[in-house]
Amino acid sequence: MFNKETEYALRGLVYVQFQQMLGHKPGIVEVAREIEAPLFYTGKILQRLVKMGFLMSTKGKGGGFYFDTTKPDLPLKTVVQAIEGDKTYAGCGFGLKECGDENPCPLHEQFAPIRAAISKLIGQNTVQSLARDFRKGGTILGL
Amino acid sequence: MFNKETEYALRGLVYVQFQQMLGHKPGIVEVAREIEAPLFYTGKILQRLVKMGFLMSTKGKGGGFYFDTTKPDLPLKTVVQAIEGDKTYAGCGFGLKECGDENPCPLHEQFAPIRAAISKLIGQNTVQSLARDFRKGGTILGL
DNA sequence: ATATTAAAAGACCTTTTGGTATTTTAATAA
DNA sequence: TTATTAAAATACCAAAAGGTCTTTTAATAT
Repeated sequence: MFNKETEYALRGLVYVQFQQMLGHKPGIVEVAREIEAPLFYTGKILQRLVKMGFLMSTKGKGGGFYFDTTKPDLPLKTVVQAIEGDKTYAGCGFGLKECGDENPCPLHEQFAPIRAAISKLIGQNTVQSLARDFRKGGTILGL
Repeated sequence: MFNKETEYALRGLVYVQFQQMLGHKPGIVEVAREIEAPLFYTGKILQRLVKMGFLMSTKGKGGGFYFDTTKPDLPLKTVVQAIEGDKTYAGCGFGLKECGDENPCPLHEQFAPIRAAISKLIGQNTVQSLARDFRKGGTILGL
């Protein structure tokens, strides 16, 4: 569905949020281990998320990643859009730029509701809501 | 949604089928031009499709690409699967291999119907059915 | 036979994605 | 104030995706 970077980012964000709900501020090593993603790559991705303003961090002893709780909940769609754009839930099945309601490709009508469903799903679910679901148990996030 | 190679392949196959319905056997140059795809890359992809048995071809004068009409209609899913696998309509949104009905990731339940819809859509539509739709007009395929 | 046509084969090349490793900077505790 | 800790920055590296180009092979018309 999504590319690797997006997948690791989503898992990482939900993990950090979950830990934050437990009063913990995880670092790169912990996040990478828990979401089962490559260590250095996870670090790079978390740092990109910080630079994009989705996540906060502090260096040094006791450092790690956390969320600014004064900010509104973060929809998955915002993260996906920032990392890989909207090709997954917006592009034409045939890859035609001109494809649209006026100028439909042979699949346009049938793909429309699917694209809408994906868009809605990642637009409504947030890092925070998923972390809550995860907290209730019953779902996994790696390992 | 799909990667470039898959997109060009689907457009190319539908175009060839459409031309075949008109009694014409197009070559690489024509196909690439009409589906608006890079010439040499289109050639490479069509040749791969031939090697995979989805398409037929003849060399030399009057040569080009065509379908074996004795074969059953070709579902898009078969082509997609052969080129890029099933990651688009089968993988977990978080990229977890262990994710499933017994071991769901936080998005599993919500993504399940979407994956099913994509799978159904490309399983039911065939190169032939789309070419017929295209023939009736109202849809585009490039250009 | 041979010239022409067009696909097949295969050698490259570029960009993007995915990933690794090292050095630098900042925070904190002793 | 100096170790220590951990993120930031940065420099690489490998594989895959996307794309180009040339040579070879096969079909056909003359």
